Amino acid sequence: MNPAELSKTLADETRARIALLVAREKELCVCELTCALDEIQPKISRHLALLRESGLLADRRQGQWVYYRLHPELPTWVSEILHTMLNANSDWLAENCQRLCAMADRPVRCC
Amino acid sequence: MNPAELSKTLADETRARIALLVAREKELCVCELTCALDEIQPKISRHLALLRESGLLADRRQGQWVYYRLHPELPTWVSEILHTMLNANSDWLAENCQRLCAMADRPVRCC
DNA sequence: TCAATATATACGTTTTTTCATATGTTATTA
DNA sequence: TAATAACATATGAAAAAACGTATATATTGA
Repeated sequence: MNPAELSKTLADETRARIALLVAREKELCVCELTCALDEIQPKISRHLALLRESGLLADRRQGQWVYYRLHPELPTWVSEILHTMLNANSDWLAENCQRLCAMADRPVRCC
Repeated sequence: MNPAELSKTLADETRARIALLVAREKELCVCELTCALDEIQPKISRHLALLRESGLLADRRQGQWVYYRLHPELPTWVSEILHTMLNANSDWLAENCQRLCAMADRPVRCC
Protein backbone atom coordinates (compact mmCIF):
# COMPACT_ATOMS: atom_id res chain seq x y z
CA MET A 1 0.00 0.00 0.00
CA ASN A 2 1.41 3.35 -1.08
CA PRO A 3 -0.10 6.83 -1.33
CA ALA A 4 -1.29 6.38 -4.92
CA GLU A 5 -2.88 3.00 -4.20
CA LEU A 6 -4.65 4.26 -1.10
CA SER A 7 -5.91 7.26 -3.03
CA LYS A 8 -7.17 5.09 -5.89
CA THR A 9 -9.00 2.93 -3.39
CA LEU A 10 -10.81 5.99 -2.01
CA ALA A 11 -11.17 7.81 -5.34
CA ASP A 12 -14.82 7.07 -5.76
CA GLU A 13 -17.52 8.77 -3.75
CA THR A 14 -19.25 5.50 -2.87
CA ARG A 15 -16.02 3.88 -1.70
CA ALA A 16 -14.88 6.92 0.27
CA ARG A 17 -18.23 7.06 2.09
CA ILE A 18 -18.16 3.33 2.81
CA ALA A 19 -14.62 3.48 4.19
CA LEU A 20 -15.35 6.42 6.48
CA LEU A 21 -18.67 5.01 7.68
CA VAL A 22 -16.96 1.75 8.53
CA ALA A 23 -14.16 3.63 10.30
CA ARG A 24 -16.79 5.49 12.30
CA GLU A 25 -19.10 2.59 13.12
CA LYS A 26 -16.34 -0.06 13.58
CA GLU A 27 -18.38 -2.70 11.75
CA LEU A 28 -21.23 -2.56 9.22
CA CYS A 29 -22.93 -5.18 7.10
CA VAL A 30 -23.77 -4.86 3.43
CA CYS A 31 -27.44 -4.11 4.00
CA GLU A 32 -26.60 -1.33 6.46
CA LEU A 33 -24.26 0.26 3.95
CA THR A 34 -26.80 -0.18 1.17
CA CYS A 35 -29.30 1.70 3.29
CA ALA A 36 -26.91 4.38 4.57
CA LEU A 37 -25.77 5.19 1.04
CA ASP A 38 -29.17 4.70 -0.59
CA GLU A 39 -27.69 2.67 -3.42
CA ILE A 40 -28.50 -0.69 -4.95
CA GLN A 41 -26.89 -3.74 -3.38
CA PRO A 42 -24.73 -4.94 -6.30
CA LYS A 43 -23.15 -1.51 -6.49
CA ILE A 44 -22.27 -1.59 -2.79
CA SER A 45 -20.99 -5.16 -3.05
CA ARG A 46 -18.77 -4.38 -5.99
CA HIS A 47 -17.19 -1.45 -4.20
CA LEU A 48 -16.81 -3.52 -1.04
CA ALA A 49 -14.97 -6.13 -3.09
CA LEU A 50 -12.53 -3.46 -4.26
CA LEU A 51 -12.03 -2.19 -0.72
CA ARG A 52 -11.43 -5.74 0.47
CA GLU A 53 -9.02 -6.57 -2.36
CA SER A 54 -7.05 -3.40 -1.69
CA GLY A 55 -6.55 -4.55 1.91
CA LEU A 56 -8.41 -1.62 3.41
CA LEU A 57 -11.34 -3.63 4.74
CA ALA A 58 -11.70 -7.09 6.20
CA ASP A 59 -14.93 -9.07 6.28
CA ARG A 60 -16.48 -11.79 8.39
CA ARG A 61 -19.64 -13.71 7.82
CA GLN A 62 -22.07 -14.17 10.68
CA GLY A 63 -25.15 -16.07 9.65
CA GLN A 64 -26.74 -14.38 6.68
CA TRP A 65 -24.77 -11.22 7.15
CA VAL A 66 -21.30 -10.21 6.10
CA TYR A 67 -19.73 -7.57 8.28
CA TYR A 68 -16.99 -5.25 7.07
CA ARG A 69 -14.47 -3.52 9.30
CA LEU A 70 -11.17 -1.70 8.79
CA HIS A 71 -8.51 -4.31 8.20
CA PRO A 72 -6.90 -4.97 11.59
CA GLU A 73 -3.39 -4.86 10.15
CA LEU A 74 -3.71 -1.55 8.38
CA PRO A 75 -0.45 0.45 8.35
CA THR A 76 -0.53 3.20 10.97
CA TRP A 77 -0.36 6.00 8.42
CA VAL A 78 -3.38 4.62 6.60
CA SER A 79 -5.60 4.54 9.67
CA GLU A 80 -4.33 7.96 10.68
CA ILE A 81 -5.42 9.30 7.32
CA LEU A 82 -8.83 7.67 7.54
CA HIS A 83 -9.43 9.15 10.97
CA THR A 84 -8.19 12.57 9.92
CA MET A 85 -10.64 12.46 7.01
CA LEU A 86 -13.42 11.28 9.27
CA ASN A 87 -12.92 13.90 11.97
CA ALA A 88 -12.79 16.78 9.52
CA ASN A 89 -15.68 15.72 7.33
CA SER A 90 -18.59 14.80 9.55
CA ASP A 91 -20.85 17.17 7.60
CA TRP A 92 -20.08 15.32 4.43
CA LEU A 93 -21.16 12.03 6.03
CA ALA A 94 -24.11 13.42 7.98
CA GLU A 95 -26.85 12.21 5.66
CA ASN A 96 -25.43 8.70 5.54
CA CYS A 97 -25.24 8.56 9.33
CA GLN A 98 -28.81 9.75 9.60
CA ARG A 99 -30.09 7.11 7.22
CA LEU A 100 -28.14 4.47 9.10
CA CYS A 101 -29.61 5.53 12.45
CA ALA A 102 -33.09 5.62 10.99
CA MET A 103 -32.76 2.14 9.49
CA ALA A 104 -35.36 -0.35 10.68
CA ASP A 105 -34.49 -3.93 11.69
CA ARG A 106 -30.74 -3.54 11.75
CA PRO A 107 -29.16 -6.94 12.32
CA VAL A 108 -28.06 -7.57 15.89
CA ARG A 109 -24.37 -8.29 16.28
CA CYS A 110 -23.53 -11.13 18.60
CA CYS A 111 -19.83 -11.84 18.03
CA MET B 1 -12.71 19.65 -1.07
CA ASN B 2 -14.01 16.42 0.46
CA PRO B 3 -12.39 13.01 1.01
CA ALA B 4 -13.46 11.63 -2.36
CA GLU B 5 -12.24 14.70 -4.25
CA LEU B 6 -8.89 14.72 -2.49
CA SER B 7 -8.48 11.02 -3.20
CA LYS B 8 -9.35 11.47 -6.87
CA THR B 9 -6.78 14.23 -7.10
CA LEU B 10 -4.09 11.89 -5.75
CA ALA B 11 -5.37 8.74 -7.47
CA ASP B 12 -2.70 8.68 -10.11
CA GLU B 13 0.86 7.69 -9.41
CA THR B 14 2.31 10.71 -11.23
CA ARG B 15 0.07 13.15 -9.35
CA ALA B 16 0.65 11.52 -5.97
CA ARG B 17 4.41 11.72 -6.46
CA ILE B 18 4.22 15.33 -7.60
CA ALA B 19 2.10 16.34 -4.62
CA LEU B 20 4.38 14.67 -2.08
CA LEU B 21 7.56 15.96 -3.70
CA VAL B 22 6.16 19.48 -3.63
CA ALA B 23 5.11 19.02 0.00
CA ARG B 24 8.63 17.89 0.79
CA GLU B 25 10.57 20.49 -1.19
CA LYS B 26 8.18 23.42 -0.55
CA GLU B 27 8.47 24.61 -4.14
CA LEU B 28 9.42 22.96 -7.42
CA CYS B 29 9.29 24.07 -11.03
CA VAL B 30 8.00 22.02 -13.92
CA CYS B 31 11.42 21.07 -15.21
CA GLU B 32 12.51 19.86 -11.78
CA LEU B 33 9.43 17.67 -11.53
CA THR B 34 9.92 16.43 -15.08
CA CYS B 35 13.43 15.36 -14.11
CA ALA B 36 12.54 13.91 -10.71
CA LEU B 37 9.76 11.79 -12.19
CA ASP B 38 11.59 10.98 -15.42
CA GLU B 39 8.53 11.72 -17.52
CA ILE B 40 7.87 13.87 -20.56
CA GLN B 41 7.00 17.50 -19.96
CA PRO B 42 3.43 17.56 -21.36
CA LYS B 43 2.51 14.70 -19.08
CA ILE B 44 3.80 16.55 -16.03
CA SER B 45 2.11 19.79 -17.11
CA ARG B 46 -1.22 18.09 -17.64
CA HIS B 47 -1.12 16.53 -14.17
CA LEU B 48 0.00 19.83 -12.66
CA ALA B 49 -3.01 21.50 -14.26
CA LEU B 50 -5.27 18.97 -12.54
CA LEU B 51 -3.55 19.51 -9.21
CA ARG B 52 -3.91 23.26 -9.64
CA GLU B 53 -7.58 23.07 -10.68
CA SER B 54 -8.36 20.86 -7.69
CA GLY B 55 -6.97 23.56 -5.41
CA LEU B 56 -4.19 21.38 -4.05
CA LEU B 57 -1.32 23.32 -5.62
CA ALA B 58 -0.74 26.98 -6.35
CA ASP B 59 1.67 28.29 -8.95
CA ARG B 60 3.74 31.40 -9.54
CA ARG B 61 5.73 32.38 -12.55
CA GLN B 62 9.25 33.72 -12.07
CA GLY B 63 10.93 34.48 -15.35
CA GLN B 64 10.83 31.44 -17.57
CA TRP B 65 9.94 29.14 -14.73
CA VAL B 66 6.64 28.29 -13.11
CA TYR B 67 6.96 27.15 -9.51
CA TYR B 68 4.38 24.98 -7.82
CA ARG B 69 3.76 24.83 -4.08
CA LEU B 70 1.04 23.48 -1.81
CA HIS B 71 -1.85 25.90 -1.94
CA PRO B 72 -1.40 28.24 1.04
CA GLU B 73 -5.08 28.00 2.01
CA LEU B 74 -5.31 24.24 2.07
CA PRO B 75 -7.70 22.94 4.75
CA THR B 76 -5.78 21.70 7.79
CA TRP B 77 -6.92 18.10 7.34
CA VAL B 78 -5.63 18.05 3.78
CA SER B 79 -2.14 19.19 4.67
CA GLU B 80 -2.12 16.82 7.64
CA ILE B 81 -2.89 13.95 5.28
CA LEU B 82 -0.21 15.00 2.82
CA HIS B 83 2.40 15.16 5.56
CA THR B 84 1.30 11.85 7.04
CA MET B 85 1.70 10.29 3.61
CA LEU B 86 5.05 11.93 3.12
CA ASN B 87 6.50 10.90 6.47
CA ALA B 88 5.45 7.28 6.12
CA ASN B 89 6.48 6.80 2.50
CA SER B 90 9.95 8.19 2.06
CA ASP B 91 11.08 4.90 0.50
CA TRP B 92 8.42 5.20 -2.14
CA LEU B 93 9.73 8.67 -3.08
CA ALA B 94 13.42 7.90 -2.71
CA GLU B 95 14.22 7.51 -6.39
CA ASN B 96 12.47 10.75 -7.27
CA CYS B 97 14.38 12.62 -4.56
CA GLN B 98 17.65 11.17 -5.81
CA ARG B 99 17.00 12.23 -9.37
CA LEU B 100 16.05 15.69 -8.15
CA CYS B 101 19.26 16.04 -6.13
CA ALA B 102 21.33 14.81 -9.04
CA MET B 103 19.75 17.24 -11.47
CA ALA B 104 22.16 19.62 -13.16
CA ASP B 105 21.48 23.33 -13.61
CA ARG B 106 18.48 23.57 -11.31
CA PRO B 107 17.02 27.06 -11.58
CA VAL B 108 17.96 29.39 -8.76
CA ARG B 109 15.03 30.76 -6.79
CA CYS B 110 15.19 34.43 -5.99
CA CYS B 111 11.76 35.35 -4.69
C1' DT C 1 13.73 40.93 -33.97
C1' DC C 2 15.12 36.05 -33.89
C1' DA C 3 16.38 31.83 -31.65
C1' DA C 4 16.16 29.12 -27.66
C1' DT C 5 14.11 27.54 -23.40
C1' DA C 6 10.20 26.65 -20.26
C1' DT C 7 5.61 25.68 -19.97
C1' DA C 8 0.67 24.90 -21.49
C1' DT C 9 -2.89 23.06 -24.22
C1' DA C 10 -5.44 20.69 -28.12
C1' DC C 11 -6.52 16.43 -30.29
C1' DG C 12 -7.57 11.75 -31.27
C1' DT C 13 -6.84 7.27 -29.31
C1' DT C 14 -6.42 3.79 -25.90
C1' DT C 15 -7.12 2.20 -21.35
C1' DT C 16 -9.54 2.11 -17.13
C1' DT C 17 -13.49 2.64 -14.36
C1' DT C 18 -18.20 2.57 -13.39
C1' DC C 19 -22.69 1.16 -14.10
C1' DA C 20 -27.35 -1.43 -14.39
C1' DT C 21 -29.14 -5.71 -15.02
C1' DA C 22 -29.24 -10.50 -14.58
C1' DT C 23 -28.00 -14.40 -12.14
C1' DG C 24 -25.33 -17.31 -8.79
C1' DT C 25 -24.33 -18.72 -3.92
C1' DT C 26 -25.08 -19.27 0.94
C1' DA C 27 -27.75 -19.34 5.07
C1' DT C 28 -32.21 -19.26 7.31
C1' DT C 29 -36.82 -20.63 8.09
C1' DA C 30 -41.30 -22.41 7.03
C1' DT D 1 -37.10 -29.33 0.99
C1' DA D 2 -38.84 -25.14 -0.91
C1' DA D 3 -38.97 -20.27 -0.34
C1' DT D 4 -36.74 -16.22 1.11
C1' DA D 5 -33.18 -12.99 2.43
C1' DA D 6 -28.34 -11.45 2.22
C1' DC D 7 -24.62 -11.10 -0.48
C1' DA D 8 -21.43 -11.87 -4.62
C1' DT D 9 -20.26 -11.92 -9.32
C1' DA D 10 -20.63 -11.94 -14.54
C1' DT D 11 -21.54 -9.21 -18.61
C1' DG D 12 -21.74 -5.76 -21.96
C1' DA D 13 -22.27 -0.88 -22.45
C1' DA D 14 -21.17 3.86 -21.27
C1' DA D 15 -18.38 7.24 -19.21
C1' DA D 16 -14.11 8.96 -17.56
C1' DA D 17 -9.20 9.19 -17.35
C1' DA D 18 -4.66 8.90 -19.23
C1' DC D 19 -1.69 8.94 -22.98
C1' DG D 20 1.66 10.52 -26.95
C1' DT D 21 2.20 13.78 -30.37
C1' DA D 22 1.84 18.14 -32.22
C1' DT D 23 1.60 22.82 -31.48
C1' DA D 24 0.84 27.25 -29.04
C1' DT D 25 2.40 30.78 -25.65
C1' DA D 26 5.63 33.32 -22.79
C1' DT D 27 10.15 34.78 -21.43
C1' DT D 28 14.98 35.57 -22.13
C1' DG D 29 19.00 36.97 -24.37
C1' DA D 30 21.72 37.61 -28.58
